[in-house]
Amino acid sequence: MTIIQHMSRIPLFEGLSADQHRDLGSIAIEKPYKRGSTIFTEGAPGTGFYVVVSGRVKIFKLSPDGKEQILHIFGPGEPFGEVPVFEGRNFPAHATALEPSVCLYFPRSAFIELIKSNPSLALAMLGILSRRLRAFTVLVDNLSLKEVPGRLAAHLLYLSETKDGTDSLELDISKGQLAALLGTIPETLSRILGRMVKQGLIESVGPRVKLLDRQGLEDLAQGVRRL
Amino acid sequence: MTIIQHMSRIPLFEGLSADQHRDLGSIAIEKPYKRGSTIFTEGAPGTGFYVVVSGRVKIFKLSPDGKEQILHIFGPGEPFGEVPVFEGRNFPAHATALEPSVCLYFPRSAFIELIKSNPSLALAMLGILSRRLRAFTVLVDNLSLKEVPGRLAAHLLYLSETKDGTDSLELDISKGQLAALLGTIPETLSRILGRMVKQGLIESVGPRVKLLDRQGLEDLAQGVRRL
DNA sequence: ATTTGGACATGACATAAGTCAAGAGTTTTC
DNA sequence: GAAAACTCTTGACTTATGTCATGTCCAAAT
Repeated sequence: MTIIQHMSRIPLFEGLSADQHRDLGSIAIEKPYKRGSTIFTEGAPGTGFYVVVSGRVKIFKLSPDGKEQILHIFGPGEPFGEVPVFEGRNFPAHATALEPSVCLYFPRSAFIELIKSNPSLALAMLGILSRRLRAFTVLVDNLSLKEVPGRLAAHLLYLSETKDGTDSLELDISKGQLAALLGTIPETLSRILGRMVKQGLIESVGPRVKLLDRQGLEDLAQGVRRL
Repeated sequence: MTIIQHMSRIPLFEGLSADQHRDLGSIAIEKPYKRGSTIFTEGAPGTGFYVVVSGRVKIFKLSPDGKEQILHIFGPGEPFGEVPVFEGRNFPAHATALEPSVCLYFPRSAFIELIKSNPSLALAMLGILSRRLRAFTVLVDNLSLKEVPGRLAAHLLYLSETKDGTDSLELDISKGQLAALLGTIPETLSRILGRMVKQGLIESVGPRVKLLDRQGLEDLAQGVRRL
């Protein structure tokens, strides 16, 4: 696929004309990443932003002793690393590829120009940042006001939703990474999965999970019930 | 002060002309709030956003059993409640006045129109949302990767920065609210303040705090040291 | 085929921080 | 000015979750 063909598949650019897609394509730079390779590092100056073309990318914070908190996982079509574009500072977190991935890189200045002459692009970007702010409120709520079983239950229900409501789902990241996403460590996640199984809330075989008691999971997610 | 005079004091509207300030002033609605009164509630449909004129406003999440996590505290000139404006859904959190406050309310549609014809306004808003995203990455980092003493140390150092580096500072919110901001409870905050005093890191009398060992506090904030 | 390494699970243990309860000190209210 | 209502502090106790160590299973590498 050519770079220009990618453009039309990026929701952020939906409101733009074919000409503008061409313009964007001409400023975009295609970058491949191996699994686990660094895309950018917290604190590095951000001179542009990225869009995932294929693969998946995680955005995360790191503690001095190496514990990781994943903030987002982005897939095809999703932009990331925009904060410094509009704020003119450094990246607030790290980004690495979860799988072999390809991204498009858009340098800051050309993109800002395009926004100035395209209200719909500006509004689309405002929509994206707003959705991301909402996602953060959920993350903070989970970390601060829920215990790990509640976070896990909420995540499982969320996964089920994205697969329009099936009870059989597959964890799409390793359990270690899931722990980092939920703000805990693999040992704790493992134990809690075990307890959920013992209580008949789920079945769990490797990465496959089957939801057996939706109501129970919802009660957990809302903090009404405890494991 | 007239509403139009307020406009020129709002950083978000800096790039606009006097005419545009007048236009904005004509769509803005002035709303007074008593201390502790609700401005909006999580889940309520958002049909516009607010700007603080005077006083202070907290944005927070609530757990089922009433524990509170403060996400932001906003003062004069700062906008809040914009997420639903650009995303078209409900407020993702609660907002109440920390003190007697006055806010301006801007209905969604008129504001969107203004953005469409004003790239500088769009960019200013993108800058604000980006800064807020950065603030959230810090909050998540604190909640997930730091212990309470580290969060408190970081907050004290931050307060000192905003008062350009003095060692003598005054907590500008009640200790109960500070606990909610740091993601803990008043009892824990109280104990940790006590330990910091005993270790000679700070002096603490009522709401007055004096930083005695900046390096020690920084080490705590970075997780290098423990209390 | 053997080895190496990673992912995951599980047990024993440590600890940060929450819960519950009581009391001191302030501020508000009538 | 007494009473009521808060706010904050402190102590005793509980608990969720992190730490450390060990073992298994499976996949990749040699």
